[in-house]
Amino acid sequence: MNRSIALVDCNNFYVSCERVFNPKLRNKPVVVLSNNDGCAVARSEEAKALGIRMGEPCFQFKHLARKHNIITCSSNYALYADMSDRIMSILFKFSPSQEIYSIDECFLDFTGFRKNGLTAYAQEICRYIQQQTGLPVCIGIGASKTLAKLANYIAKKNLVFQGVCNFNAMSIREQNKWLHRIKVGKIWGIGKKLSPKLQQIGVYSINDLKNINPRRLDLQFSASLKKTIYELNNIVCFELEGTTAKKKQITCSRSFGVLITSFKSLEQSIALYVSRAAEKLRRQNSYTGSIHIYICTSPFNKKESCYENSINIPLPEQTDDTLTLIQFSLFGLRKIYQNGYRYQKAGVILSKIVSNKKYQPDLFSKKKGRKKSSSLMAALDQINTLMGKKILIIAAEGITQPWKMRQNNMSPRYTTNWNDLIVASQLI
DNA sequence: ATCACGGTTTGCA
DNA sequence: CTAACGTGCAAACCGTGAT
Repeated sequence: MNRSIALVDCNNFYVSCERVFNPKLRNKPVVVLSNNDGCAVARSEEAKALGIRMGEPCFQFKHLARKHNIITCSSNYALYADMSDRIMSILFKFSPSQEIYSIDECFLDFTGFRKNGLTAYAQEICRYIQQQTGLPVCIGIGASKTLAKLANYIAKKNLVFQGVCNFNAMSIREQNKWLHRIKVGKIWGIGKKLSPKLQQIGVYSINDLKNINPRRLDLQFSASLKKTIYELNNIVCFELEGTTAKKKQITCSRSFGVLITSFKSLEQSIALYVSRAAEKLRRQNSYTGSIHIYICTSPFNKKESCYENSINIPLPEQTDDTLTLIQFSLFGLRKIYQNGYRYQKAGVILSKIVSNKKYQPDLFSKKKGRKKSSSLMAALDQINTLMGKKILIIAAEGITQPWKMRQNNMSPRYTTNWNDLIVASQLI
């Protein structure tokens, strides 16, 4: 029997979140920008119609924005994350088998649910989410994650579906009609590099790919592409992941709000990013064995000389201690810093990550027994969780941070911050 | 000739 | 007025030294 896997995906998620709390944004072209107010990462239907492309740099469409009164918002991740939590916990009530795939998407396993009424059930879910959170969602259903993703795409693009496209309730003929009509690049996992390669071997539509024999596939194609082909043929290769796998690599990087020249500012930013990365590390109960830091000038600026450098610092002992990690990374920064450049971005990558339960101390380590995560870090994390993110910071991060990213038009954190809520009420 | 390993690049969301 | 273009992760790739 075919599985019934659903993908629930919010429409224009970030824009929709902004609209829930600011009705003035409704029925108008709205764009939400990436960090540092750099590129368009979410667009309302009106903004899409005006030709704003996904990922388009803000300065490139500013004339269009002025001409059509497009409203641009800085991204407000505190708000989006909270709205996401609400949606996900509601959806969990509809199926115990849930995989939260991204901030606005989740898979639900409906296998064995209401054989004939599943489409209506899904439509009910859409209405319920809309009513409970104010957010519009679409649902795609298919026999695999790949097909569910695709069905969701079809539901979004074709209003006749009223938010739900269910491949399992379609005739084979009708399903193939859709697969034939859609280009191969729209499939989950097939992007702008792989699709021209597939076209070279005569695969244009999704239907073309579905009918390839994966066993005869050229060596130049990866194993995961074969899985995708099976998935198009109703054979599950990507199961729902019950628990999120621990990260093998943890990154924190940001572009600066202004180009910076001082070593001090670079130090502060690196210290901040190490802090964030180490928080993520502790949250998944891991230690890191290696820390990589990098700094670079703008890759887009052709007028001035550019510089980028990075350094990998293997740690003598695996750790999750922010202070230790900052010490090592600032030592590394001194090695790669070059005076006289205007830096645009810095970042930190933790790798060689191990579970803190598998921690193996150095043979010659002075510390005795198994090293536990320090109580200092535990206190730091608890206080910041309980009382607000920036209650305790490491002094090396700096207090004023003149280099911090641009967020010139950010909405209040309506659902997660009392002070912002007061500000919001005064605006009305 | 083959393997394991690390560092780097590529690709995707 | 100016200048202004994201982030995170894993897979794939590739050179190296060891066997």
